[in-house]
Parts: sequence; C-alpha cells; structure tokens
Amino acid sequence: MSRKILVTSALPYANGAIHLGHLVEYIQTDIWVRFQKMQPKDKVAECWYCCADDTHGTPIMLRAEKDGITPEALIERVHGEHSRDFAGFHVAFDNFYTTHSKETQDCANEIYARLQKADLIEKRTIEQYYDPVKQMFLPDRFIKGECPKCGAKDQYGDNCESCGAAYTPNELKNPYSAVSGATPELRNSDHYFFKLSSETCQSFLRRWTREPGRLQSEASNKMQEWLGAEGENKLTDWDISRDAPYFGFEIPDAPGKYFYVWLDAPIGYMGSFKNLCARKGIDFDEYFKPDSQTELYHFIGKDILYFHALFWPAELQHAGYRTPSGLFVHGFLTVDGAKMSKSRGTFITAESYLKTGLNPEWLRYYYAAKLNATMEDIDLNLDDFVARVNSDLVGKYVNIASRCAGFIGKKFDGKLASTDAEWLKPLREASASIAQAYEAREFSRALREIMALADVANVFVNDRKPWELAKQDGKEAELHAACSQAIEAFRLLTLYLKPVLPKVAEAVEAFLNIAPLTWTDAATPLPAGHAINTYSHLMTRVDPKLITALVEANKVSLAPVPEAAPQKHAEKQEKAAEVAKVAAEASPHISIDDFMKVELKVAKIVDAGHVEGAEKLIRLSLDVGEEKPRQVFAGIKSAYDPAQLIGRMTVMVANLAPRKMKFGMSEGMILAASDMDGKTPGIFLLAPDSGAQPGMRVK
RNA sequence: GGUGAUGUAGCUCAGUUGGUUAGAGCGAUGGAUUCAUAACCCAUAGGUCGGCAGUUCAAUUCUGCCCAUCACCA
Repeated sequence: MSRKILVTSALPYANGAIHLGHLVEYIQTDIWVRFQKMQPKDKVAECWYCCADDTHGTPIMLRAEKDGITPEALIERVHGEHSRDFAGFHVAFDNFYTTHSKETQDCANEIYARLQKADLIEKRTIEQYYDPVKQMFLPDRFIKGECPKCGAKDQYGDNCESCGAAYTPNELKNPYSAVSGATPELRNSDHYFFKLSSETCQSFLRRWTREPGRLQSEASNKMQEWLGAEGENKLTDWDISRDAPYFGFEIPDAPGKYFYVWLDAPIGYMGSFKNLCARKGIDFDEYFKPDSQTELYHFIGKDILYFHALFWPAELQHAGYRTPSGLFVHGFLTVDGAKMSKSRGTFITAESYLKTGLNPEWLRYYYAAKLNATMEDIDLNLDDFVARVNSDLVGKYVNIASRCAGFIGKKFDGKLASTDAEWLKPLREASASIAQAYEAREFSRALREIMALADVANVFVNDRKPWELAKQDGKEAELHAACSQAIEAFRLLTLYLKPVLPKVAEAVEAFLNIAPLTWTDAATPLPAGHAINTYSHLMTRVDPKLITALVEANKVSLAPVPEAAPQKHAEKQEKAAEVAKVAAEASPHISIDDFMKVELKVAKIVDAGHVEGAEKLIRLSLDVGEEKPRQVFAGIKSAYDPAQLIGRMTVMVANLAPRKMKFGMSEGMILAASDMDGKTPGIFLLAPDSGAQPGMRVK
C-alpha cells in the first residue's frame, strides 16, 4: 500500500532566535521528508511536513510587555524571523503555522471536551504565589529569593544555582516577584488537571511505549523509568490550566482560566495540519481518526520526550484520535565538545551563520554526516566542519563534474556519449541500501556510502586519464565515453545527495539539463546524445576565516545575570555552563570564612541499616546533640557492615542542604577518606578521639 | 544517590552474533600527477579498542567493579 505520512518538528518558542542547536532537528526532519518526497507515488503517495511557532505562555506575555507591544505583534514578528531562518537553511515546511490560531484552539477545545467526557479532567484547588502588584499568579521561574539551604540570593523558585538544592517556591526565604519585585503572597486558585495517574492512562502508556516502532530503545528505557515497574504508579496528574493574565486559549466554561502552553503546543501540530488541509484539500480525518492507516511521526529533542511520549499519546488516545506512529528523538548539539556558550561565541544563531556568508548546505551536509537514529548528542567540531565539507563536497563530489565537464563542452559540443558501463552498475545498485539508510534516519551511514562511491568515480577518472586522451588523435571516442560516464556517476551522486543538498541538486539539474531528480531516476541513465549545459562551479570551499568571523560575531561578553525570563532548554544549558566556568576559574584557595561556613559536628551513630534497592548506601541515624537524630545516607556499604557501625562516633557536615533522595531525606553527610585515584581500595570513616560528645563543633 | 547512555588512531566516526595482522574519512609524512577554484591517485606512519578483575582454549566484543563525560529523575 502506498504510504501517507505526516511529519512534524518540535515547535520553536516564539520568544527567541533560531540557533544551530534548533537546526539539528529541522535539518534532520527536512532531509527525511525530502527523501520521502523523492519516492514514487506508488510507494509514498504523500508526505506532509508541518510545524508552527509555539506562541503561548507567561514568557511571551511578559516579553511583549517589556518590548511595549502586544503579544500578537511579538509572535508575528518572531514568526517572520523564524520563517526567514528556516527558509535560509532550505527547511521546506509544507506549513509553518502558529499555535495562536483558530484551528489549534478548535482542536484544543475538542480534545479538552472529550477528555472531560472520559472523566479524565479534574478541578482542584492549589496554593500558589501571587504577585499583588502585577496581579498575577507567578510560575516557579518568576519567583526569586534566598535559597533556603545555602542562603544564596536571587535564586529561582525551583532550584538553587549556587548549591544545587531543589525545593518548592514556598520554601524560598524572602521571596520576591521577578516581574515586579513585590513580595508575593500565597493564594488559592482552582486548577484543572489531566488525570495521567488514572488506571486507563497508566495501562495505555505501558502498552503504547512498548509497541514496536513507537520509540527508539533508549527512549523506551527512559519511559519504563518514568512509568515505573508493573503495578507501581509513578505518574502524577498534570496541571493543564493557568490563571489570567495569561497569553493563550481561555478554557471553555472556565472564565479566567487558560490552557497551559504545553497543552496546546503539541495540539499545534494538528492545528498546523488542519490549516494545510483546508488549503490543499487534504482529508484531515483520514490522518487523525483512531484507526488511521496513515503514518504520523514527530521529530523531537530528548528534552521534550516526556511531553510527547506521555501526555500527548494519552491525550490523543482518550480523546478518540490516532496516536503517533513513532517518535524520532535526537540528542543535543555541542560545539567543539562543549555546550553552546555565548561567551565562547559558540551560541550561534541561524541568522548570524547566514549573514557571515556561510553556505547553509555546508551545515546540512555536516549534520547529516553526523546524524543517526539514536538519541546520542552530536558535536559540531568547527575544524572538522571545515575539513569535512572541503574534502567531501568540494574535493570529492563537485570535483567529478568539474574535471570532466570541460571536455564534453569543448570537444563534443556539450553532447554525451552512451553512459552504459559496467563500472557504473554498483553505483546504480547502491540506490537501495542508501534509501534504506535514509529511511532509517541513518544519515551518516548513507553519506559514508555515497562518499565511497565518489571515490570510485574519482579513481575511474584517474585511471582513464582524459587529459592524456585529449592530446592523442584517434582517442576521441574513449575520451567521450570516459567523461560521459563520469558525468553519469555525478548525476547518481547528486540524486543520492539531493535530500541533503537540495540547492546544489537544483543547480546540477540545470547543468545537466534534466528534470528534477527523483529516487527512481537512478535506474535510467542519461541517454547518448543528451546535451548538457556549460559547467559553472557548484560549491566553494569553506574559508576558515569565515568560521573565526562567525564565532566572533556570536561572542557576548560574560554579562551579569540575565534577565528573569524562563529559559528554554539551550539557554538554560548555556547558563549552567557559565556558572560552572566561573566556579572553575575561582581561586585555588578558600578563605577561613569559606571554611567556617561548613558546620562540622561530632555525631554518634545510633542506628544503621541497609537500604533496600540501593547498592552503595547505608542508612544512618546520627545523634548530633539535637532533639531528634538526623537521617543520613552514606555511600559506604562496600566497606562497612551496618551492625558494626552502631555506637561509633564520627564527624558529619551538619549544615549541608538536606537532599530528597529516592529512599528519603538525607540530612547531612558523614566524613570518610578514600583514594581519589582508586589505586588504594577502601573507605575509611573519620572518628574523633575518645571524650568527644555528640554535637561538638569541629573546626 | 538512582536510572539511561557514551568512552575505539591527532580529529570525526564505523565495526566486532568472542577467533588469525582492529577499519574508514580527514589530518601528518613520502611519492605520482596536472583534467579539475592545490582538487584527484598511490603508499607509509599512527591505536595497551577508558582502567581493573572475572568467565573462556580465546575478550576490544560477554559479566562485574572503577574512572570520565552527558542526560534524566529524585
């Protein structure tokens, strides 16, 4: 049966620029889609590629306010920027829409209504911080204050970037609103929850995530982790509503309540497709009805697997729609082996790449050469980028046409001889395995294979020595044949590279004077007598100076703390990297004050026991002269038997931020010595001399 | 702390259902060549397959532990 396929890429958030990290996904998807579109209709009847800007949520609302414009104006401006960037990298959406659309709203309302009917929506009252000045409830990331554990100032409401502790906003000391600076107050509010913890969702997801083809094995493992063991209910209900003021869709019959942005984001896929259907006369229901025979694939990054593999299929299933055929999850991009960094200039925007004058197809090729079907991160090594593009694309591939076309033009009036030759057979037959690699998203394998064929073609030209034949009388036919065959090889290589290099392919089609190449054209050689056009160079080499310029253009001086805006994945990463960098550059010495911050106390082990399910941990109860003994988990199981520990004295860090662990709270840390290089085995607990009493300060 | 992943030549990556000399491309070195925007071709060097232990006649490949990096969760 002929396939009908709908493909999506994740929706970029409408408050920031597209950068090279985003592009991994869009280029990956675009290559896959272009490959599908090259297939004959009896194989792939249609393949649609939909995406949209993700336009809702508090950050958009506040950003617009800061810029002094309406959210609608903001998202329209960003939509223009995003469209420009995608077009610049030849990402060919069939529809790049917006979640702020009637279609998305209709779909969201419909899904919500059906979930209500299925008894999967529940209203609950929750307590949340409210900004009395701004008159709005504050998301966690908009509440700042002092870390309850280490006292660091200006920490976000969810975790401390100074000591790493995680907590709830209510625990922050001296909290203030990052929006207005006012002291927030706790208020009650009704919220709507999607009952993800329900039996029906649990059992459905357990089944769904295990079905073949849905998820890559690593993603599937991850899901098992989130779902927990059979019978174990690890999923929690999902808060899908937000209070006004909020930029989004108001929930029907719930004035002042809005759908949380993450509810309508995936629904934006449907909205975008619905919009496309209306314009192209496609049958929307054929794609989204429960027993649909069409295929639906979402390309996403591993950071949003949670939303796409849990909420999304559960929603669709229980709202009476089909679920995705598969999720294609990719890893993150690193640049020169490290997270993208603004201070290093490796947080590279799509716009700056194009403006610097780099060819987008260089990047498409480089990414493709690195991409496979796993969730592994891929690294953009800038030196490697230059070397690889120059040698593969210019040195090998383009060179074949460049070294033969001249003879055809000058000596044979641009007309080809027969291209029927035995040595071209393997090149033609490679079509099947290359197609298989593309289909399986093993792009790196596909390109390795293609480049090996380019080597074959170059060796062929070398062996035939057309430059010598050209000087000898009576060798015209041989020269004609050799060059024509090499041109045919070049045509095949172009065909195979077309999903990756659409613009080069277009130029080659013009040069060869042929119709747009499709996958089946591999079987039909250029006929004898076919006239080709004059060759003009198809691609230049990467000038390393451009890379230097690009990095310079993206360098941002290590600015003070960025404004309080919730951060999408990459920025968050980038920021964490900066924090780590600053920490690493700190002086090798600490002051006495620093040391005194650590409160060391003598502790008596009053109880000790094994921890079920932990390989290294022992649970300790420590008397430090306080009312109640402290519970501490220590990774010393390999060296100590709990029974022998009871009654012993040791030293603990008493003011370490308590940490919630799988097995309970750990309220401190005991001190033990071990060889950091691992040469001498063993762990050695510290103990005070006799006479020390529980609770004594150590300094 | 838990879970998942990754660690193979200077760089980027293949590969091994355990089996004689571990591969490719780039880079380096030497040669050949001059049709091709110095591209192409041939050759050479370069690896204790992260470390330690175990299973085995045999381990880079299996198992365990450790180390490093990344992510997620708590």
